[in-house]
Amino acid sequence: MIQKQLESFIDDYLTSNDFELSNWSVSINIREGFGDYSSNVALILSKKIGKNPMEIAEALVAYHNKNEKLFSVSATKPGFVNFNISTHYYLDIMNNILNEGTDFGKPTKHDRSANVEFVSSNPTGPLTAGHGRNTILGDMVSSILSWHGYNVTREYYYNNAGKQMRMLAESSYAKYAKKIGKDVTPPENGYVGEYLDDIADEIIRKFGKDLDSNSEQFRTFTEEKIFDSIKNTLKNLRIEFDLFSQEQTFYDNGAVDNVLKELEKLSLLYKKDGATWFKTSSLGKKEDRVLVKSTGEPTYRLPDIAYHIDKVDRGFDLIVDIFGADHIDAYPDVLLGLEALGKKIDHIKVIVHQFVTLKKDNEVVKMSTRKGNFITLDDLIDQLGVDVVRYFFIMRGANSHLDFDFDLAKDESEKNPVYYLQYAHARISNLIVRYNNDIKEKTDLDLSLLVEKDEILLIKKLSTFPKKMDEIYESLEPRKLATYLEEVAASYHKFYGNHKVINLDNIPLSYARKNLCNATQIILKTGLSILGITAPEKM
RNA sequence: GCCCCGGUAGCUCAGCUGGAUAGAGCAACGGAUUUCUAAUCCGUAGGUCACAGGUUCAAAUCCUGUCCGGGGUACCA
Repeated sequence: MIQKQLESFIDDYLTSNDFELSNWSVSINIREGFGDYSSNVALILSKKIGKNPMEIAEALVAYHNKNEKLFSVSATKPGFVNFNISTHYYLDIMNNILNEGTDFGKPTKHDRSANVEFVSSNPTGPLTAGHGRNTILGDMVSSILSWHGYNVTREYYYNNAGKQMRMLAESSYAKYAKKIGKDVTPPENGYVGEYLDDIADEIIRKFGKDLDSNSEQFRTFTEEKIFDSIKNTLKNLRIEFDLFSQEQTFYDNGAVDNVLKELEKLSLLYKKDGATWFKTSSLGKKEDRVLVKSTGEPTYRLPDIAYHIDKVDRGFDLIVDIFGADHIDAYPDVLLGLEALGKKIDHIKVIVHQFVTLKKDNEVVKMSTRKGNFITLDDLIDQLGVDVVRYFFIMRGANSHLDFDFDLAKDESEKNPVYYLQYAHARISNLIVRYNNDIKEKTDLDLSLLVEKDEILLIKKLSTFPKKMDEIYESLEPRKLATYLEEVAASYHKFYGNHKVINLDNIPLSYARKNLCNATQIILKTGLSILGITAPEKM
């Protein structure tokens, strides 16, 4: 990569003068006028050696070997060192894009494994708009890792054995009872959503009207139905999980008890008020936390520790947890637990996202599965389409709150930037068809014919794709990919608007431009596929 | 109580591992279509980057404090 070469140029200069300096950088310039790349090295060195930064910058210019044609060096005002990169370099990269296609920029390493846990919603109701963020984010993070050569396990962890599920069964029975004319008071704080009415109808159809209140069906059938609906929603969103794991497993195989035993051995547990406390205060936290309630029931931290031990033991190179803000307090305790038990945790990345706020009729609605007060993800897909929904949830950074105004959603969807990207792709598809129709004549590809400003800017934008993907891998922020693709599309639309590709009077130029379109299409297609969004041929 | 996030253009937000004139979309206004898809392009207008200190050659970006807004959490998960 060019940036590395610029860095080593500066490095050479520094070592040849016996200067030791580390915190300087070379960065790409977005604005015009200061070259393609710049470095602050002179500004930083000036302090250390007490020399005017401008002089140092000039010294670097002098140090540059004029036979080096790849880049030129110049110095400007306060003491920036600016680099101009030869267009040949960019044209070479464009050639690579054309040759490598959708593999362009992809790391060749394939020997790493990753586990991404997301959604992890208990089967108490359908997936709602509120779940959308976690769901989409997790899927895109998984794709980003896949692209970077990881063998990714998408994992959905849930609990179908706890109090909430008992509550669900009771609620399901209450609906059933009501339908068959029995007078049963629904459980306090039970589930009241309409989806349970449909399930009650099905239970009546399938099992008749004589079921007893503690009949198994109210738990198993209800859960099955809800899980079917969740899986169907995931399918609608083009998401496929590799593994569904259950909390219950870790009770059954003794892992939970084992955690307690081991922590006990380390003297990290104590009893108080009938509960078992985890001495997190001795591990650097302000307060201790309860692992087993006085009722004998564990808090969710405990099985979570057992579950994470299992994940660590499965030997992944990278473990990613996608959590909502409600876990912000708890996951550090889980990690502390792991660490205390001698497990490696530095390969666990936790992505915490803020919640989605739903607005309806200009009022904020607190979504609650229990109260049946929600808009489902399926509703959103019906209204907006999968592409828009997927894009929508990553348009904001994960740790910004996301306001969702349902009344405006449809309206906004028409202005959704996803169409801007897709339109660029469709435009290119159409153009290539036209080109093949209009121009039959063969000619050699001469990319150096591309000299217009719009062409060069587009090529430069395309060339940064691998670097951008590295950044996205480091941060695991799909939004950055979306932003980049919007820039590519904008750059393309501009080029398209100002220059005609098909020109029968200049076949070589037409051919070069058509190849620029091809290269752009490759980048758009690659990016969109990572985001799980379609790249349409026509719009 | 403890914790998290945010405050940047009229609106929604980028930029935040410090860099040279603070960006985009929407909305507003004015243009471009005999021409490869106008879901596009070009232009105009719009800003004390909440406030106050501090660190630095350099702060929207880092630190401290204040104010405002949103959210989470407690032996429910």
